[in-house]
Amino acid sequence: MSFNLNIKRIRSEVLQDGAQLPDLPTDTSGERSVIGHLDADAFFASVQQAADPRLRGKAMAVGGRQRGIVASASYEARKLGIYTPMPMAHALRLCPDLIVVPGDFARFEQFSRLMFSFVYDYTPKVEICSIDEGYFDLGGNHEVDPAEALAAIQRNIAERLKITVSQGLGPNKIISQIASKLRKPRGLICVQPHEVRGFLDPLPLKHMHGLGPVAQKRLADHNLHTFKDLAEAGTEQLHAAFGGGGESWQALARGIDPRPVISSHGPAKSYGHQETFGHDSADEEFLRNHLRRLVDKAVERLREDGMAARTYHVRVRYKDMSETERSQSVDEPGDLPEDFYTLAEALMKKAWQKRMPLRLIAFRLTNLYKALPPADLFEQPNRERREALQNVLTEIRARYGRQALMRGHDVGMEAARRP
DNA sequence: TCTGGGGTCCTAGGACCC
DNA sequence: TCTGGGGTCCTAGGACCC
Repeated sequence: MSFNLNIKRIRSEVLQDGAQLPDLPTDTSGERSVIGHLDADAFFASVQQAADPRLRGKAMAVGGRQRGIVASASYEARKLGIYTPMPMAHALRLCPDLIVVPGDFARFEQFSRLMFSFVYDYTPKVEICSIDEGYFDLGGNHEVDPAEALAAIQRNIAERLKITVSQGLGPNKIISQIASKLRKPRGLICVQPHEVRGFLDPLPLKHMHGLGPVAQKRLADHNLHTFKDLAEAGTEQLHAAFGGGGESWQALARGIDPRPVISSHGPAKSYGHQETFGHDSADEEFLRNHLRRLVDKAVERLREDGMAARTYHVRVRYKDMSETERSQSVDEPGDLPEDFYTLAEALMKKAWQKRMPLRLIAFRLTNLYKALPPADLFEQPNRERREALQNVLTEIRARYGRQALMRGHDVGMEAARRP
């Protein structure tokens, strides 16, 4: 069987470790724990190159031309020093011949779905984290060895979609995620359980998903620079660095990660849009019109998903990049643009404290509910109304008897009880 | 002619209720 | 008159991710 050979070959490129392979570990259910992580290479740029052959092999970037940033740069552009999220103006100064194309999100989503379809060939347990990234659990698939599955996924995506991906394979999420990002593009790194500490220990903590620049700085101030430092830190040092807690970060640094792959994507928790203007503006008419457009877009998606929202947020960004956000909740969830126009405009005035021109306005809806009319009058989000209803119910019953007014579930019960 | 647009999660204080 | 603790919601801000 080619299992060991294959893993060894792939691994030898990466870890220069010819040690004998042990069996993969088992979890409590007796299944192997084998998690893959797939991460597309320069996804937006690659999709545009795949869709338009004229862009292939060229230094190109996806993004807005004027006040935008580089959302994705082709590997040819990266060689010239173009990276995400560099201001596009900067990129064009650096490379005047850079081809800039706008994003096409319908196309990106289509490629994304196709890309993950090649993963579903091997397991139904796929956790899609973003348009170009996801985990998958191969523990239940005994038909094919995991490393071969990853190689096949990579091959199929390259052949059929003309884009490339990098992947990592390991006993848990943290390992596979880091492994997939370590050797881009077209990387494929497999980490065996006994290799975990050797793999993680030398890595700087910037590879830890969730520890951004602020956290890294604080950890560095406490002499924590690498996974090994964090893995071996004493309780005192750990608590000092994290301001209490930190144990779960330490576990991750040791390669211990119990998080399962969660297939089903929960419902969206918010819908929002923002827009940077072509030029800074303090023109109220202009700002109001833009705000209404953002409301329209957010509400449109809200309604498409059959949701309604109780809380709305308006954020303004000034020409000096400072920001203020204000939010407010209403009693009744709304799902019409008119529910939010006036409220959003009032909130914008509240947020716009400094009378300084704005470069951006953002609008977001949160606190989401199913837009269906409440099946039960009493399931109102508005507590006062709920109480008022209950009081009326109680009073009517007191006056005319319990059966005078019944709730739906009571009616069923009464009917069942009748001879 | 510096710094996008889409999100999630966490913290923390105050209000309010039990 | 003084003294609680727990829980939840609201709002503001910030870190972080792709």
